[in-house]
Amino acid sequence: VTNLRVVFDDLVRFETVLWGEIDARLRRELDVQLGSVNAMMVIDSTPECRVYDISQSLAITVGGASQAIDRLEKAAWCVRRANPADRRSSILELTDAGHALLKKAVVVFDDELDRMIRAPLSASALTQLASALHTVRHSPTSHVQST
Amino acid sequence: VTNLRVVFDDLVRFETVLWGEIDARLRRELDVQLGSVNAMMVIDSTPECRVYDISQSLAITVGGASQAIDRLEKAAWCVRRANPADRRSSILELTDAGHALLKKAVVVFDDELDRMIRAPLSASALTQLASALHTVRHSPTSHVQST
DNA sequence: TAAGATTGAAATGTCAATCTTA
DNA sequence: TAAGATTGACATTTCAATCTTA
Repeated sequence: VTNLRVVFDDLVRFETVLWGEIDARLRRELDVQLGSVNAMMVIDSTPECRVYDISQSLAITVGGASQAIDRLEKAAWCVRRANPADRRSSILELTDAGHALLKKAVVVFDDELDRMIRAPLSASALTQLASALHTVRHSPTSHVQST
Repeated sequence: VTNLRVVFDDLVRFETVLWGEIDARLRRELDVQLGSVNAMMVIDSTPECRVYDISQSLAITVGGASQAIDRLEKAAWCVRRANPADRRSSILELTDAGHALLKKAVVVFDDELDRMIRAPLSASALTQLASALHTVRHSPTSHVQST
């Protein structure tokens, strides 16, 4: 019988270590943090990306997402452009410097994922891990909305 | 071929949601946060538990662990006792109130794990998830010590 | 010298209140 | 009224400096 407390422990601690190692290498080599890279990846892959979209993709609050975008703008990696379709929000766009940084960052990111996730697992174990994580993440029990 | 970025995303976001839901229920029903419960579980299951042991088990820094224990002591759920074997450190012990709270908290904790992890998965998928998480967490690549 | 621990400053997230526009 | 976003106050963590004891 599977001990769920052990699963929780391995899940949380591995996430902490994984995040920490990728973050440390990004800071050391490119002077950028993983949170910023994550946000830039969302902006880069989301058409007409708003602050709200960042918060949903990263599972953080809208307030936290707004502050994260503040940091990106201060570093000149992204800009808020007026949204012609809805004047309450802005459309987020990466600057040239942001695109250039992201291009280098994803190389480090992918390399670390390969080292920390792919390398230790067999091909089938990786497939099963991916499948199970996708299932629990998108399970209805994870999406209870409080109106 | 498995997309590691999707695996990373599902891993990190599910961990965030899972932590958030358990934490919210613990605060609502027992007025305690998940970080405190986690620390108390370590104290309860570690003989002669020191602050250093907390930091290792929870994958946080020693400074962070020290402050977490400060909060437990302030709430009167744990005490630092003199360590006869080494006067640099203390031995952490749960108080009666701490034991009583922990007993209630693990019921909520286990119930949430069942709902969020066990319920959405088949028995074999859960076994495979547990196995893969254990492998990546204890892989040598996750344990590179910087001297 | 090194190990265990503590402390204060800085970073990052949540929460609640508020503002603007739909 | 509700939705998108911003802001300030607060909480928790990391990092570095420091203290005490091995």
